[in-house]
Amino acid sequence: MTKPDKRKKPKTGTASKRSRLLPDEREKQIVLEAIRFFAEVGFDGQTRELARRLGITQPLLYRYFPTKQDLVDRVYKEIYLTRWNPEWQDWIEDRRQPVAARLKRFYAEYYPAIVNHDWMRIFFQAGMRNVGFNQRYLKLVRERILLVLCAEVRRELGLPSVAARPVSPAELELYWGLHGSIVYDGIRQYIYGTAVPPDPVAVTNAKIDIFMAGIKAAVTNLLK
Amino acid sequence: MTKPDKRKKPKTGTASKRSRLLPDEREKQIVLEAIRFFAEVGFDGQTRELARRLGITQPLLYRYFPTKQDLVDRVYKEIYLTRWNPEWQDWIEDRRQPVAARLKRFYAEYYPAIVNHDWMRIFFQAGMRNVGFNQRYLKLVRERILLVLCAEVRRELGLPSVAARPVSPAELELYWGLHGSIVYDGIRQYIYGTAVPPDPVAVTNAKIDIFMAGIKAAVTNLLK
DNA sequence: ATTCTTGTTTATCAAATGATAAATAGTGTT
DNA sequence: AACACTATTTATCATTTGATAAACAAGAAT
Repeated sequence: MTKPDKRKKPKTGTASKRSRLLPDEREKQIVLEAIRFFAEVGFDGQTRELARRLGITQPLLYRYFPTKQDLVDRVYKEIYLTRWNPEWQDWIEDRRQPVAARLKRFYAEYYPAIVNHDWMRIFFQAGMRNVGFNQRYLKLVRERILLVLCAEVRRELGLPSVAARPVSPAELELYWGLHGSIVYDGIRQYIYGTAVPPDPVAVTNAKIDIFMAGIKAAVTNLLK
Repeated sequence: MTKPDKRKKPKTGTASKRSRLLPDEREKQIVLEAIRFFAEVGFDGQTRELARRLGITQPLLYRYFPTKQDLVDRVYKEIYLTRWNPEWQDWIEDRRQPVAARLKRFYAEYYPAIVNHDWMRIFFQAGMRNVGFNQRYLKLVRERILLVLCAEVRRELGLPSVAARPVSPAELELYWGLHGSIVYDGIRQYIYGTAVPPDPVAVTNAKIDIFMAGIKAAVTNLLK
């Protein structure tokens, strides 16, 4: 194959300067690039390619993360911790405004938090593996948002309270339907690679209005 | 590591019998197992592991598929060709029954066609790569189902025809919302690994009813 | 029974890839 | 200016993994 001397390259070219960052800075830099990198190519992406994008050598990664898996775990953690606002639950429960308005407020902030390249793709990369990352996150959505929403909708529409008539799996499923109708945008964009919707906020609000128009009859039917 | 002689294993054990199938049979067998295998572990799954599951040796795969990529492409093709019923478009256009009933009929058949382990996971594995597989499939959904549906809904509700007032991206987006609210079930089940809904047909029908309850106002608003 | 065809296995390669040890060099301290 | 510390690179390993060539053997043809 005629590769006489691969070693001993004079390195008189560009990347000759060592940068020598503080460990905390370097680590953060690695994590941020790793998120982008793994989001793009998947967790099977090579450490050498990641290092190249960082402008460092591959063994340096192992100074900061003992194994590749440690780096992957760190990426999960970073994504998970950064993008959930605990106040969201309060917004859903804020009875000073109608449920539709609360939902619009919530999704106006939730949508950009998760409908973006890195979050969507890391989340689905996780799903293709067997880690419990997705389950943990969806548990948040279910318990902090959707179940709370069930109760608020029942109340606003004058239906039996969830204390009197517990939320059935089928009823909850309708709320997952609302959620899915909205986040499916992100899946189409960043997983399937289709064109983006023109005005996400307006479209999302319209979906919320459609949902609210039909939810009373649907829940009433389930409570019969 | 003390692995003195890895070769020359007597093979007096179980898998000693050569099966020798007809080429067509073997190829079909490989493709079917490859679908399950790649759906489960992703397209980075190893050919050796796939061969092991098939009970054949790894080089035999290369007798039937010159490269791994050829096998992967075949898996795409198989999944793509098998699971689309051309009659579906006719169902949506079948004016002998109301649109809601047509939708329920369609999704009763569409749902099980795609909400299953193999289809969902292959489809998302494809999405994590850069192949045009997903775009091609979504194009089918958009043109053969959703755009047709737009026109039928307009007609049934006495709104301006799509000829008079073309479907805007925002309007189409609402129909993607319906679609997403239904198939999101499959994503939660097979990508995120959460529990299955109790009665998919009933839940899907309820989602359709909710959608139909709100779509008129939403479209009217967009046409203003 | 012998021969022939070809489906299948055995043995093996080359490149890719996660990981490690030792050498190098940037930065602050004395 | 000499030294110490350590962030970074160089060199290298071991395993994994897609792929190939040659040997083997099941079943049909003679």
